[in-house]
Amino acid sequence: MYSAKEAAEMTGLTTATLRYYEKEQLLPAIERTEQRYRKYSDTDIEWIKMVQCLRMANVPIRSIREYILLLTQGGKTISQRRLMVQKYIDDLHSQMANLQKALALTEKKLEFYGKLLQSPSAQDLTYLEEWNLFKSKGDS
Amino acid sequence: MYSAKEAAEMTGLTTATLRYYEKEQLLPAIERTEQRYRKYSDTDIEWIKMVQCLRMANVPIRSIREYILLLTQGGKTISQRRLMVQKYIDDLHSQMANLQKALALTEKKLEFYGKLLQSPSAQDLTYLEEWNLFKSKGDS
DNA sequence: ATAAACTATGAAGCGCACTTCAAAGCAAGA
DNA sequence: TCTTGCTTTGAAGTGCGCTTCATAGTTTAT
Repeated sequence: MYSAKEAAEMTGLTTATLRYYEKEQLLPAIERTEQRYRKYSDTDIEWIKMVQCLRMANVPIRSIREYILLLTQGGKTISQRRLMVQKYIDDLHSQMANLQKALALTEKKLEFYGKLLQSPSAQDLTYLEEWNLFKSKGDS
Repeated sequence: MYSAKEAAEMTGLTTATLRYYEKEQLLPAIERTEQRYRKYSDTDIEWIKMVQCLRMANVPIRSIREYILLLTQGGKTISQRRLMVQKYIDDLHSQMANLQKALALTEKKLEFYGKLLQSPSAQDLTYLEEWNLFKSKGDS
């Protein structure tokens, strides 16, 4: 069993965030001491890490809550949850596609600057001239 | 030359967002008619799409502005910009890693539900039992 | 015993990225 | 001409995800 501070250290979140997540029902009810101090179990810590993983992938807090709500309602919601997870996988793939696109754009830019640096004459372009030059090199 | 509404339709943004982006200096100054109505050129539209692409990859508005500011300051800022772009590419890779991780987690969950659906007896697990069962199948 | 550190709570605050509103002017069709 | 719709502006509002604050109680070390 860990104190609030320990749990925070173990997960890299702050105690405030942990309290916030609990209030938002992203965590199961955390055990308390006689004096109402929170006691986080190893299972709690793992659960927190899962939530953290979802948050890092931009899953909204509301969605996480919904999912967990279904989870607490037992086996009858399995197919519903399965659907949610599938939907989310689709979303992740589309997010990845966005990143890929931006990555392609920025990498092209980077390469473009590399070339530009090698031709000192090109360094006095206005930003619109540069933009046009950039556009003319291979389209996205 | 396109009206505000046309530009909005072409980019999938709202006119309000276009005005907001302009105010935030993400767009070059948009031409105006005699009556101060905006006139978007094809180049403007493409520029907007680039901004949109960066936003879809979660590049903060402040960063886009900074980048564009450097852009307007000409060739002397090229190496600085090159650095920014490189830094951003790194960030994109790390975002992708986060998504991959969440994807792995959710896909594992999905597979798990697939199996669960085939054993009706397992459908009355409490959420903690399910969680423990899930954890015990291959670690992440 | 007392100070320093930790914890609790509810409420308020904050930064971001928009969105909506109010009041006004312009434009185009019936 | 009148009405409907588009555009303008600044300002205020919204939703999200925390973070900070004020106040108060608890634990620990000296």
